Amino acid sequence: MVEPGDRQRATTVADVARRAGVSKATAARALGDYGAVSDSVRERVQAAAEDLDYRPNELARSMNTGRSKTIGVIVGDIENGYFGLAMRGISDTAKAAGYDVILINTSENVQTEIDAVRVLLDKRVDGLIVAPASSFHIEHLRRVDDSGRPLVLLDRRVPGLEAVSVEVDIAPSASDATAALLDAGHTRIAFVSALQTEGEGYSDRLQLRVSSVTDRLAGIVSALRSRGIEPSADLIRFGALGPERTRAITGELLELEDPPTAILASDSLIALDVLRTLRDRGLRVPDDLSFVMFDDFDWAALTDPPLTVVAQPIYDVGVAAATILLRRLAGLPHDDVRARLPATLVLRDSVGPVPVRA
Amino acid sequence: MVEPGDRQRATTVADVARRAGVSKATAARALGDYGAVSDSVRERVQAAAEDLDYRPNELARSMNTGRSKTIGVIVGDIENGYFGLAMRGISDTAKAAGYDVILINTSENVQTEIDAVRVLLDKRVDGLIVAPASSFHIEHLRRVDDSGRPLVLLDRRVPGLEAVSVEVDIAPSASDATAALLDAGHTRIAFVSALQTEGEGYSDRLQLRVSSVTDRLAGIVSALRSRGIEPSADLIRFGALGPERTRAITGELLELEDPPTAILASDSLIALDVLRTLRDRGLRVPDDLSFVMFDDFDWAALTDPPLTVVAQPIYDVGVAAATILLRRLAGLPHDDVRARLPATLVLRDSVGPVPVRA
DNA sequence: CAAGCGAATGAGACCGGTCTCAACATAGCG
DNA sequence: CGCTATGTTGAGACCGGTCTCATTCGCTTG
Repeated sequence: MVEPGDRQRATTVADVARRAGVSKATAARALGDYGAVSDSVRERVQAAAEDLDYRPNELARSMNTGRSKTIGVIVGDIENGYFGLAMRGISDTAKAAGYDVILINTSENVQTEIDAVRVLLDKRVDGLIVAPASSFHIEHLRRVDDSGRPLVLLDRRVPGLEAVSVEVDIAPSASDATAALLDAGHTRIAFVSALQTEGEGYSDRLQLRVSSVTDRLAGIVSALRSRGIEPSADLIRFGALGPERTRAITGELLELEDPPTAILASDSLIALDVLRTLRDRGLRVPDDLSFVMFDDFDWAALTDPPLTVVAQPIYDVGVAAATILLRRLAGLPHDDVRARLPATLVLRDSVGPVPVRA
Repeated sequence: MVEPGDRQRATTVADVARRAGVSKATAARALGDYGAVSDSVRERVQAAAEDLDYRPNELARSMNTGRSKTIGVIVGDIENGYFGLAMRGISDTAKAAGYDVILINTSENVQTEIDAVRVLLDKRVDGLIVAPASSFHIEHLRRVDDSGRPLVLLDRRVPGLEAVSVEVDIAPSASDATAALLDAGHTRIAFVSALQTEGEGYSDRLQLRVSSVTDRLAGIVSALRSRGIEPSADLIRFGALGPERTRAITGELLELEDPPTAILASDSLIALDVLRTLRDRGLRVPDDLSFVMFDDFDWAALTDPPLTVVAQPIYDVGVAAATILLRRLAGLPHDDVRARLPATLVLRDSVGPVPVRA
């Protein structure tokens, strides 16, 4: 049906109407399946549409329905399997409801995130799912609300913003992981995170930009304190932003006068670089150092040694976020303001007893 | 500037024009920065826009420019780190050029892919990047051409379709990997792929749906034949579509009368399940069985043992695909019809000598 | 000083759909 | 048979931008 000539201008309702010998309005009704159309006309129009290979222009449709059947997703890094999986959850859920997804990657950069929100709003997405890079810069998220479009926060909440958030309830598992280390006799327990902070040290007053990291830390600190151990500022490290920084930080930890005997890595990307650094220095896990990673992936069971991890149901987080957003778009009541999915500690072989000092 | 009341209707050029006391046309000129506008008017309009917090409706803009500044990407599985990285390459490149990306996941399902193409075309994306699930069903890809919008194939080419493809030149590395196994003395070399085929066996006449797998196989077969070894149909296996199937296939291979002494896994997802199956059966790599994986990821160097892999520059493939698409969108000449990036064999420790039969 | 030219501006068509409203036909009812 | 209720259709406004065209104005130039 497609002749070589007609690749230029797409056929429109008007074309179909003309061919079917009816008015534009009637053709639109027959095609859009709304209003009342007689059967004979409907068939005629549909045949004409078929002949002309008519496809509606969704842009035009969106423009006066006001809905684009598209949701925007803004994450820090799709390359990270964590967000990859979440994205899959969102995408599967959205597709099932007839929605498409526009994805924007911010590299955890606030300015990029601000631009991303603006662009998606301008593109008239129906709703937004955002893993906010910072709890402090939230004016742009307020804008989303002002625009009347629903916003769901992914993996992280933002205090002071009345938006629904879907998170992993990570603090209890972070406590469990820390407790496991404490049980094995460790007291010098380090935590390495990618988060950028004003300083790099730790204090009780520390305000973190990302709630999911705050929660990890809260869980760790509470477990430590329940055993009478004060968190040590030199063991809680931020700014592991890439391989180089992570390796440098790991090196610094190892060269402390009183180095840690166990390390908790805040995500899998960091874990990989920490482990590489340990291996390069000839340190073995868990003989020389115990290790726990946040996030579980298939490969975590196949490393040497298999890694003890805090497993997060991140696919389900994506599904939940999309589901809530879609419910709001459908005008249904959204029960929660803060959905939290449970994490679990998966014990494998990377935690061992404290090595005797040489 | 945002009053609680105005969340309903967004401000338009007409609003700005009224406030600035000029015509809609003039306001549009001042805002859109085209045509001729006097400085005084421009300032007045811009001030008005600022006051009203004006944001252009990209939908409306797209509708009569005909361009949406959006490209569509269709892949089999974003959850797979392979496509995750490619996506990142595409996304980074697109963003740098002011384009956004709509992502659709097909689960390697042809019908879903057909729908995806239709939806994206209807949404009036400016161009498409597709990793086609099948070389046989390509009418929907032809449609893209007919629509006048550029199409770039990612990772896979489609014979008979005159579209640009960006691929990894994988055959030579597949040969190298096979040669490495042959050098170690292996002759019973298995290949496990996720690809669905009519039968599950192998024959020379076999037509595969995905060129990147065809190429892997071609490289393997040519290396075998150069040593006078005929590929054995029972060692070349398809249909490893999920953990269960992969484990079943691996089990079947191991239970052959004359089982393989080496396995090549067509991608990292399969590799993980093969390795798990081996471990569950108490088989060690490389002592009991040698192993090579296509795709390299950070974790591949940290497994037990570190894996010998065929590393593919998949991020760069994404960048190249997006670059070519953007060039075509800009009306620039597109030199290649088929860009091919080199893969490399990375030797680690998962290949060893053939074990002596017990 | 009149003609000529370019810059600035406004009116309104247009993109491709949706949707309101009025016109008309037919059927049901008193 | 007249009147209204219901169903079907067409004309045209509208969404929010872009863009063409005609008009007006100021300035140069012969």
